Amino acid sequence: MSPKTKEQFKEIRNQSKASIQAAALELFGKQGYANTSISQIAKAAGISKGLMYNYFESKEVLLREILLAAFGEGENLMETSLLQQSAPKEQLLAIIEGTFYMVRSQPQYWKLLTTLAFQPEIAGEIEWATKHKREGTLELFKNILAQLGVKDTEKEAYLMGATLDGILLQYFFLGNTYPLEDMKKLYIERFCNF
Amino acid sequence: MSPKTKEQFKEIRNQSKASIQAAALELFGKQGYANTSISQIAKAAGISKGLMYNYFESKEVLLREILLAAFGEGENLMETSLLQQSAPKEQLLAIIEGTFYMVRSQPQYWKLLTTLAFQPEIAGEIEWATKHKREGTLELFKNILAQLGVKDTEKEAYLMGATLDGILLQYFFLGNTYPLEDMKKLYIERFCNF
DNA sequence: GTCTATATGAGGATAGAC
DNA sequence: GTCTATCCTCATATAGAC
Repeated sequence: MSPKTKEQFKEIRNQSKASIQAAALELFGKQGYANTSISQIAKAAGISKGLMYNYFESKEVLLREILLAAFGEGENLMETSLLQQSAPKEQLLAIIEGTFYMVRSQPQYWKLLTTLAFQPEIAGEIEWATKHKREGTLELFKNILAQLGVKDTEKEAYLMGATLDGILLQYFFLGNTYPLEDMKKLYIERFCNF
Repeated sequence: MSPKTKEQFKEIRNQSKASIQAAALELFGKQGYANTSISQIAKAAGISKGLMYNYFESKEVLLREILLAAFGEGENLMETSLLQQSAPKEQLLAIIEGTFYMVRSQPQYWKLLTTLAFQPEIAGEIEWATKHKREGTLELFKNILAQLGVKDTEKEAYLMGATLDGILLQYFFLGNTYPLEDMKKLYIERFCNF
């Protein structure tokens, strides 16, 4: 027998978890959470249905862990790119570029989060998170806009947020035929002309 | 026995159908389609579960009939308000006012359509409709913008559509605390300044 | 750690009495 | 037209062998 250390076991376990999460993320994003069965996930991950429950105690927990990972990545990326800028206009640009980058590079996460936000039955799971994120971005916008001398920061922040969301949703629906890069430019041109 | 005419029967039947549809619309909008059971609908409509199937042969058909009604109303409203205008700018304003009005006056329909659009499992049902509507509005925008002398009508139409959608989604998420009327004004001010 | 087989429950849909 | 009782499918979750 080849004796294995605790670390090695842990490593194997983590890899298995990761591959299940990856498969689930893909399927959740494509078909939605409710319409994706454990069987499908297990099949996609190349394991048996029962084994799933050695790694995640329920489908809901699986979802939560995927979401936590997604949020973590997002927060990280945003914070680091924000810290590199101090001038308000550059901060604003950093937020925008960061958002577009995130959506482009991790479309599955983005799709999953979006579909979930519109599924009231699941919303409870991620309500705190989306709400927190939404309000956080809005506050950030308001803050920066105030520094840039904008008068009605509340409404202006809403408008900027609305357009940003709208563009990303169009990308969501239209896929790669959508001129995302051009729209980013147009957005910056139209909303960041300070 | 009180003899009833065919018309009277039909009338009773239509009223029953309507009350079921109303209950279902309410619940679908609040909880989502997948997470609303036939039992719940029947209870809300004050009838038994089994009776549902005398009026709608399946849950899916029930959904479809609700959607068809919603689309019909929407199309109607939009077309009549469009026909009253001929100048491009007034047409543009009519579309915008019409959209806001529709969302304000029939929030349940709007919520249902929105949640469904983001549920891949159901999307097939209404894909044709949403796609058609989406493209139609976009074409309309492009057309009007061209008449108004805008250069890149494609991107501009996307931007206008994105912002409009985004505002309505914020309303969707924030509810009555959201300053919808003010945002409408701001939107018109910012995008219809021709 | 991994599998197969099974328990359990929910929800859509049907049958048949009234 | 309306109800109650029942069927059936499917998906989550568990048990137990290997």
